[in-house]
Amino acid sequence: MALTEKGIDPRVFSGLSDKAIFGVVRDASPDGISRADMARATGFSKPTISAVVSDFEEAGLLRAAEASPAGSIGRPATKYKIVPEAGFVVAVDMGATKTLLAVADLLGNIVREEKFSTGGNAEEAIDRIADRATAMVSQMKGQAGSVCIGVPGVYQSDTDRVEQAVNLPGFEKIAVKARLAERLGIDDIQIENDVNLAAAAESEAVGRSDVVAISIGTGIGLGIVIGGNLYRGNSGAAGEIGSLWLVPPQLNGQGPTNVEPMTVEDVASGPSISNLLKASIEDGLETALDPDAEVEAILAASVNGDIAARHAVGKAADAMALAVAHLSMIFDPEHVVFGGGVGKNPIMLEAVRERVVRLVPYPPPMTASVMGGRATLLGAVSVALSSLHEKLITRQPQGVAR
Amino acid sequence: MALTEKGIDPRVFSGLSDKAIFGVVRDASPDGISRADMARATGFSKPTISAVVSDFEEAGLLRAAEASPAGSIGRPATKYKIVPEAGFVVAVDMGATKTLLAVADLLGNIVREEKFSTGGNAEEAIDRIADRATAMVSQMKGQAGSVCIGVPGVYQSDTDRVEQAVNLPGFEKIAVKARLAERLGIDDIQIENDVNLAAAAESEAVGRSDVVAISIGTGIGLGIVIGGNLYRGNSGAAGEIGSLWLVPPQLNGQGPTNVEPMTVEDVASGPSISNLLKASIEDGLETALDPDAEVEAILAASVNGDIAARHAVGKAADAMALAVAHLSMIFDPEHVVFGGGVGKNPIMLEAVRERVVRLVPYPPPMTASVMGGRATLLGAVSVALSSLHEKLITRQPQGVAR
DNA sequence: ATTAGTTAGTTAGGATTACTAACAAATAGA
DNA sequence: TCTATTTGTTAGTAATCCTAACTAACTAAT
Repeated sequence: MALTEKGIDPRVFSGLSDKAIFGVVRDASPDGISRADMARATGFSKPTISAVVSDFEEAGLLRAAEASPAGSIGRPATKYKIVPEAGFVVAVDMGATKTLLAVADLLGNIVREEKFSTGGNAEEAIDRIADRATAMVSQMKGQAGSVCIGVPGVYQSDTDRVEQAVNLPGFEKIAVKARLAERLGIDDIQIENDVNLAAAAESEAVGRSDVVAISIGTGIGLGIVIGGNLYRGNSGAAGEIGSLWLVPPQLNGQGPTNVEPMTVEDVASGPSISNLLKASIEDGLETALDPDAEVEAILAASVNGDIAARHAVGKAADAMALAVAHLSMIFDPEHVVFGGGVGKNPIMLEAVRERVVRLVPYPPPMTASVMGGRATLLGAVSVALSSLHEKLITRQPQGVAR
Repeated sequence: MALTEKGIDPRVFSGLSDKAIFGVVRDASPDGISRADMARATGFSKPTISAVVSDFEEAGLLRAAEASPAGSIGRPATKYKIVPEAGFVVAVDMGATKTLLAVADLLGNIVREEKFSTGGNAEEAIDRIADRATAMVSQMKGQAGSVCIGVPGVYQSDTDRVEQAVNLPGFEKIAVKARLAERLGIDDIQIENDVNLAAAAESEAVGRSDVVAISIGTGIGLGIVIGGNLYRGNSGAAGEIGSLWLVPPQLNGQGPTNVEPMTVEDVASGPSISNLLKASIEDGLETALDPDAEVEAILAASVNGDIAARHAVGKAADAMALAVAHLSMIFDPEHVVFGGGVGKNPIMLEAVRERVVRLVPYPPPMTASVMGGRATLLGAVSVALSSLHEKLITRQPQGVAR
């Protein structure tokens, strides 16, 4: 129950007002917000608000907006806004094949963006990110930086390694954060699973605090937001929805023994759908499709009467629906968002939705991601931003040297 | 972002020190704790501690222990303890057939306990609880009371109704809290699902903050504790593990159509195991058991070579293992506790554990409940206690009338 | 027995935070 | 111009919790 480290002032409160006040300014309309309104929104008194705002103004975090035509009765308010260029963040979505890199200002506006191929192995990929980011960072003049990187694996902070990144060989051998910190000259670096970041972004987008985001693409991933915070599980391995068993391995020697064990990912991922189509064609089902057709084409054909396609998509949707059903029964989320190349496809979504409602008494609302493949990047911006806000708002203990 | 209601002092801080200090006293050894140790544990300065402790002493919440032989060097400390009789709580575990009712003191020691049959319908049952509790409460002289009731259903606070309590007819028609509040003359009443309370108790017992508790008895339930707090899900329906599909209903008309849909509860609950045994015997499997044997006898026989019993238990364990596997892959809990008549049986636990390790790469630690059917009651004590502590510690705004 | 060392707890004074009450400023509308 | 209304400031005060320096009570070594 130790509130503080030895010797540090334990006034937990200190800075709470700053946080609350900055918070309402951040969430206010782009026009800004008057101090009187801040007082009403936070409950702090007007003198307190004025004092804090003037400190923020001195620190360059807030600025008064140009006087706008009054219109309403009473003394016209001076509205304050966040100064966008007072700080910046670097956000990265490191995919298996391509990497997105963005620089955003204090308001979260993306001011620079790049896209490049991720490169063969993890070491090269990290170094390339460091190089590009350094170039961008050197052009910025903000007060401080914060970096968040989405990776296709599980980051273990104790060892500073990314594990289970099957598509990026060598990732488990690099001290990711240390390496980046050194090259970027920035300490505040957060590394997070890509689907988790997507979930964070989706949660903000739908304005709910208990949200799961399912990504269906090359693989299947699940990000969980509980009470507005990312839930990572005990060992960072929560959300392994792709590993759920559709056909569990034989456990006791009973029952038919000639059935292969099968997981959700074996059936519902992008590549699996392609394979299912090939198998259906080999089984003699009718189709107008090439056996090597793109997943998108298969999905489209499935609603246009193509028998083999319908069979393949049906199997995948069955599996996903079962996974979503189990997830709902265990978790009871407010909202389920589907993302990834396959997941956000409306045909897939509708096929899954239609099945889920038959499996769960109270199915959650299910929607497709509206972020067009940028959910992870936007999540990274958001995570880095909160960290930067925190940092900018925190006052250095002044006066006494320690 | 409104911190407070209009007009209320927004000093969120107020009382934070009280909370922290009371907390370390509560968690201290039964001998008590000195003010110097409190200062070290909380980080507050000695004068602050002294002031708060003397307020608590005046309020009758803390008392100095008799001076103990010094032993160590330096001025001997005055140790302070919580005054157990300064307050009390009522905890209830309302089961389908029997109800446990306990009164506990400020330290959580159960000072009175009763057990009686729950009674035919919910209305009678609630009234009986109210009567018994009133009798007990009238004998107590503590400062304030807090009540927590575990119910075999889902409590919806907005409607003040308990839903899905299949074993207690009429429950969905009573305004539970209102009715109890009126009869008991106590406002602070919390109603919570029984398995959730058990999970809270188990989480405290194993000292972990991400814990799931599975109860296997007449039905199957799951309580989830995340970050030390109960997780109820969006509509209070999280943890419906018994409804997970083993054999989902046919979704698209493909595949064999003569298979009945089946859930975990259809196979792994106590009654289901009995049914499985009967079915095995009808199928001609050898057994030394009566077809109406108790579940406990079936479990015992299953490890003594009884073929029909082994078959029945194996099927149940397969189902539970799959449920736990899915749970682990989605949730990644620190610990899984098994309770309930069937769940806490070591034979069942071992059968499940053995299967789970073959289904999940990183299986969570699984243990049997050590609370012997009192997990829900203890969870209720704990929940009511936190509420009472909170209430006792909160200082009334003094001076100005409002 | 005296003294030094150690730990517990108190007293006095001060810093910080944020309040209330009263007032000043700036506007719309009568 | 005057009034109502809203914004923002000034002055004084209350609450919380700190540091520094003290007193208190003990053990252990001389």
